[in-house]
Amino acid sequence: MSYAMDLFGDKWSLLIIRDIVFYDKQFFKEFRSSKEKIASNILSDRIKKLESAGILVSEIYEKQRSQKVYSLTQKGIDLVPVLVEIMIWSAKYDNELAITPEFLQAVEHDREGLIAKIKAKLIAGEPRTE
Amino acid sequence: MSYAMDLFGDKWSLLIIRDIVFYDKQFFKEFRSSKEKIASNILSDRIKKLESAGILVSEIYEKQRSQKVYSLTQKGIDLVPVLVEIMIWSAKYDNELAITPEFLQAVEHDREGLIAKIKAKLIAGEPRTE
DNA sequence: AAATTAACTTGCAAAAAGCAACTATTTCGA
DNA sequence: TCGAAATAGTTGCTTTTTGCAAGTTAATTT
Repeated sequence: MSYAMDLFGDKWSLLIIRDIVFYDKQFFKEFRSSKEKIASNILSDRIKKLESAGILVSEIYEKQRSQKVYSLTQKGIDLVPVLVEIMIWSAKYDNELAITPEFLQAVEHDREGLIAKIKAKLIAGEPRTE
Repeated sequence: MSYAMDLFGDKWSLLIIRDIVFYDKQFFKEFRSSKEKIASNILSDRIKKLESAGILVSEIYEKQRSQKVYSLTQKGIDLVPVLVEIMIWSAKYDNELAITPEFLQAVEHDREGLIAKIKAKLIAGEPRTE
């Protein structure tokens, strides 16, 4: 488990992954705009570390070549169950968290199905459907 | 989710909780002796933070009043599913991790049952059975 | 009563985080 | 086509956190 902690055992790494998984984010500027206000040098550093850990990949965004599209590898996608459990725990103990009752109900009713559904959306490089 | 990250989003906090959950540890010196070699001031600090977050509680160990027994609150116990998912992920990607095949099989076969079993062992203040 | 053991605390050097400003590309618009 | 804007970083600097070694306090143990 200390392997896992070395790779994403810090405040920011999991938040970046959360942004990809739950908020559909793909771009540097999108990660910057999340409410936790990550500094650009830290974001840059974490992206680098997550990439070299094989959790994240980037590619140039052809429609706008000054940007990069970030997506999760399979190794990253396999973190979804971890995120889901953290969400469930947070839903129970964080009064600030605006988690949808639908999400909670979906988890309770069919955890595996929900995870499969979230994962399906995350196939690396797949363009976002909006 | 940033609530969760603020409380245990660092390398050491989850390792302490892991030690309690999976290695049955209860004492300061036991946490110190884990292979990751946490420094005593950091351990002290993390215990304090986890206690004020309501995840951990301590009580004086009556058999030896210079020691404290640490155990998880319900809030801490509810992190077990998170730990289990991290274990599963680590089992897949960390070649160093000596996870027992029994554990993996138990998770696959009956995840809820395994979690319930682990949780049952963790009732706060319950003395360790050895 | 002296020596041990446990749980911290303190002091200090090194590493990491956070902030603001800067740079290199790419694109967009006059 | 040239200048402005936007994006993904980098740089420099200060503050905070970590990590290590040694010290302290209180409870056993001998």
